[in-house]
Amino acid sequence: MGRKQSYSHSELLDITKRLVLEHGYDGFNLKLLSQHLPGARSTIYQYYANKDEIIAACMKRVIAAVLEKAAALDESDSMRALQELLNIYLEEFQLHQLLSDAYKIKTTSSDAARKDIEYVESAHDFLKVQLTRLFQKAQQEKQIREDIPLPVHVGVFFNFINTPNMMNVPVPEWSKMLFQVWMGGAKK
Amino acid sequence: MGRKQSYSHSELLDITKRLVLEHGYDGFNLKLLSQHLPGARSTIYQYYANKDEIIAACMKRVIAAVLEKAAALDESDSMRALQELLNIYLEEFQLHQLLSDAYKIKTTSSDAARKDIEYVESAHDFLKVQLTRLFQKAQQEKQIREDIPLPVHVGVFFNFINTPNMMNVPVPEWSKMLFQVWMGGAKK
Amino acid sequence: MGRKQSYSHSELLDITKRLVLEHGYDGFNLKLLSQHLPGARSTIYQYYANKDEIIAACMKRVIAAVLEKAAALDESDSMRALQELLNIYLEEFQLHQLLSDAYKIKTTSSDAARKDIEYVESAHDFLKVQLTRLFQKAQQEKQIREDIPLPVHVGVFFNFINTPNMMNVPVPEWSKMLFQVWMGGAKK
Amino acid sequence: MGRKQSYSHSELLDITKRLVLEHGYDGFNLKLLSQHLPGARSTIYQYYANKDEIIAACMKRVIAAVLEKAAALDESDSMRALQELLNIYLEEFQLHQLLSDAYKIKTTSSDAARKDIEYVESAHDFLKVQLTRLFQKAQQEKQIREDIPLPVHVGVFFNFINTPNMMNVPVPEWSKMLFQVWMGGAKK
DNA sequence: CATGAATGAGCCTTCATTCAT
DNA sequence: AATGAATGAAGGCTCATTCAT
Repeated sequence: MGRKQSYSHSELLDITKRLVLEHGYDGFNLKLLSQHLPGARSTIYQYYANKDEIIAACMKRVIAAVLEKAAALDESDSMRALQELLNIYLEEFQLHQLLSDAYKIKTTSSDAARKDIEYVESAHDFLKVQLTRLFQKAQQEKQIREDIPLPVHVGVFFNFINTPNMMNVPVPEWSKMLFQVWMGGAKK
Repeated sequence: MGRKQSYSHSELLDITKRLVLEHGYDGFNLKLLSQHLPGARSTIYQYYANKDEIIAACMKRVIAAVLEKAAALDESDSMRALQELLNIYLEEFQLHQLLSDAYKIKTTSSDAARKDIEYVESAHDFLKVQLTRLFQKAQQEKQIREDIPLPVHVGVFFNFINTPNMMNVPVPEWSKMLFQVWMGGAKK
Repeated sequence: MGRKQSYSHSELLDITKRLVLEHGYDGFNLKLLSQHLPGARSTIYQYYANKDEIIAACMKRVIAAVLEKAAALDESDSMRALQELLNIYLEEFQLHQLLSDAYKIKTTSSDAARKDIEYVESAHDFLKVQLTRLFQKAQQEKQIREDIPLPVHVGVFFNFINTPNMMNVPVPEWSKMLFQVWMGGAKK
Repeated sequence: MGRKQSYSHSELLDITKRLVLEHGYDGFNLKLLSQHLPGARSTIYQYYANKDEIIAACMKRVIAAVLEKAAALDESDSMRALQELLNIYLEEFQLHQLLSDAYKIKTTSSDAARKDIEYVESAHDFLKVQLTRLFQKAQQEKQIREDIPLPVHVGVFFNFINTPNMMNVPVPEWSKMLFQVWMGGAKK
């Protein structure tokens, strides 16, 4: 008795992502989540053991999607690869914001959360390493300035993702536009 | 008359700023704050009527400092002014992050908070208008690319502030470096 | 489904009534209430959203019971009706005292409380109007003194309810006794 | 240094009386009181050791004034004396309401409060005894009905004080009117 | 398994009272 | 004395989590 309405893990994480982005880690709570899902609040515990596991799973899923695409990248042409990477990142442009609270997740007492966060961190590392590798290659090929230290190149590029798309340009064009600005600078 | 205060408003706001940046609006709480100040939690209510007033006052103070410097700027040479503006912003590089939760502040029932937030908003507006003005001028003087829409120029510039200074370059040099990258781009 | 409730809304309101009468609006608090109920203080919030809603619901329930009886009254014989009305009031003799704090209830931010208090007020009005109607009729039928203004008649009658029943006479007899004194006066 | 503004005990008790009547024992607090007095909240402790002592002193003063007048009464003509007594009570018609919270006063830990409340109780007793004496005399002189038990006579009379003076008749007339109703009843 | 109820820990805020100037 | 600051003990309310049906 009792099986009435249900939803998939994926749906749960979709809502979670939206709500965490809207309210932040501390502002997100299970009452809020349950209001955006069918069924009772306590039912959520059938899916995840606690709040931290939900958020950890959410973070993992988001970065895993990015990672998958990034890992499949053809890196032979470094500049082209960077362009495509920017595109990949922009499709998940809230990545940074979402993951910025990863450190708040209480991983003691929850194995699942701990594993997910470890995955997030290693994925993060992978992305940084990949980016550094591409930049190094590009610098060796004299494609990008050498008077700028590599970490600065990486930081600037990574940060470009967050540029507010105030005119709501569609992602592919937005990606191209940002890449151009990033490459060519603002100067005439 | 009366006892002398254990700490100043300014000290309280300093700690608040640090903690709000660390924990966000929802993660910040008065127990936490009191743990970073001498004395009891309830003492804080001698300084501010409630949590929202504290955070509002904190936000106001931070943006007021930026506004003061920005308003004193000599705008005759637009590119030089932009360079200096970047410098001003970088000195308070967490500005964006700090103010991003301003909308969460409950201004009903707290006049002081409402006024502070109104100030924050008007200061924000001033900065946006100033930046737009400088970019417009620079574009008219053919100093910056015209194939990039003005709002994108503004957004990119504003976003540069958040570039992580991973090598901990001192602010003046960091400012110059970013300005160069912003102007000249990454390309060789 | 779910656990069964430890106590009913009705039980909660019974206790509330007693405690509000004993301690008044300000003296009544949820810790006190929970001490007279099984379970934890926070459980009460499963039943009502806040203190004001509890007291408002309590007031409503009490006056609703009085109103129901009063509305069912046969008013054709005005003096008889008044006698019965006194009886009805005496069965809920603490009505006045209980409702005297209605104005303290914070109705902003609590819709349920607002509605309940509105009901209480309209019920109050009904009772006043009914009483005035009966007195007017009685005066026209020359049953009661005309040298006394109507509002004074009403006030005196209404106030009779509060006469302390120090000898603990059972309500029906007490009601008759008071009615006689009210009608005939103290004089021999 | 420091002596700036002051006020008399009497002024303090005047305000206290008004505020206790307005807000009740639990709703009355020292912040409220200090807002209606010159000077700081803590200054009040120069006058009274704690909240309970203030309210106790207030209650004592009010009933003492009534007691003084009542004790000076010429009781030779019982009916006339009762008329005058009603007048005395009506001049302090909130007496009941004010004293109804006397039991809430925490007399442990405050000798002054304990003594004041003891005085209040003995004054209360004196008034009841006096009233009973007058009624007994009146009954013996066949001035008032003998079919009504003495305590009921007393209770009804005492309760007449609370009749709401909705038309704001001046006290002397109001007193006469009530006395008439009390004596003659409502009946034509 | 789904659910509504129960719960304790935690945060916000108020207030009587004390302290130090 | 008078005062402003400090404080701990409530009391209001929320929320993650557990329990019993």
